[in-house]
Amino acid sequence: MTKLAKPFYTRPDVVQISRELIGKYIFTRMDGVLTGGRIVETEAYCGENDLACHSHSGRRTTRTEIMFQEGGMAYVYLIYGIYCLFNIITNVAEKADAVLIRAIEPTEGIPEMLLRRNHTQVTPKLTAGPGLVTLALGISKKHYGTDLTGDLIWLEDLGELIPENQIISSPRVGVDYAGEDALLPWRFRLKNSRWTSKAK
DNA sequence: TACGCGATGGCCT
DNA sequence: GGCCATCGCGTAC
Repeated sequence: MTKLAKPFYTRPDVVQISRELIGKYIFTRMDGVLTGGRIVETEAYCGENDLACHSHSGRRTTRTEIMFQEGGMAYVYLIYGIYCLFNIITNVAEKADAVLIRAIEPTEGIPEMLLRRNHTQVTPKLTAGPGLVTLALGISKKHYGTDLTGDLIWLEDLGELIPENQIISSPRVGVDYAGEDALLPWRFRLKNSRWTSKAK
């Protein structure tokens, strides 16, 4: 089986995990319908010493509570009153690290994803952006806390090896409020992929 | 192509 | 009450 298991998520280096997730696949099976694709863009958020992270310096609230649990679960939250963003909790309990999935290359269940996005053509607009990924995959706030080793939302390693020099790292999107931490190069993208988001 | 901006709700001060 | 880990539409060239 190629499904990523618990030990993948419970490692301590969220930046490394974020980089490794490029080239992995994410799948959902909502009401029996399989959809998914190859991950081409991620961002790492570290609970310790990262002002851009919702759970930084022990900020433990109703919203962030799940981040303090053991890695391998979903952190989904609402942004701008409209969009849900999907994050993967990593690390051991009490550490509160997470990886945001920002873009995927659609491979599975494309007709269903087109329906969910109200699109007729398959273009990067389908899944290039964190709010668009959740729409296409059918992920919403009710998936907060979902176990990613289960059969609703999961990740797979299909054996593709992405060379280190094919991964671009740069500052994260939309975190200017985080001061110096906004400069951390914790956004990872697959080089030459047309499926990544355009935002700087 | 490149912007400006409104939508919309929950979180946190 | 201000601020978001965003997106898509409109206007202007």
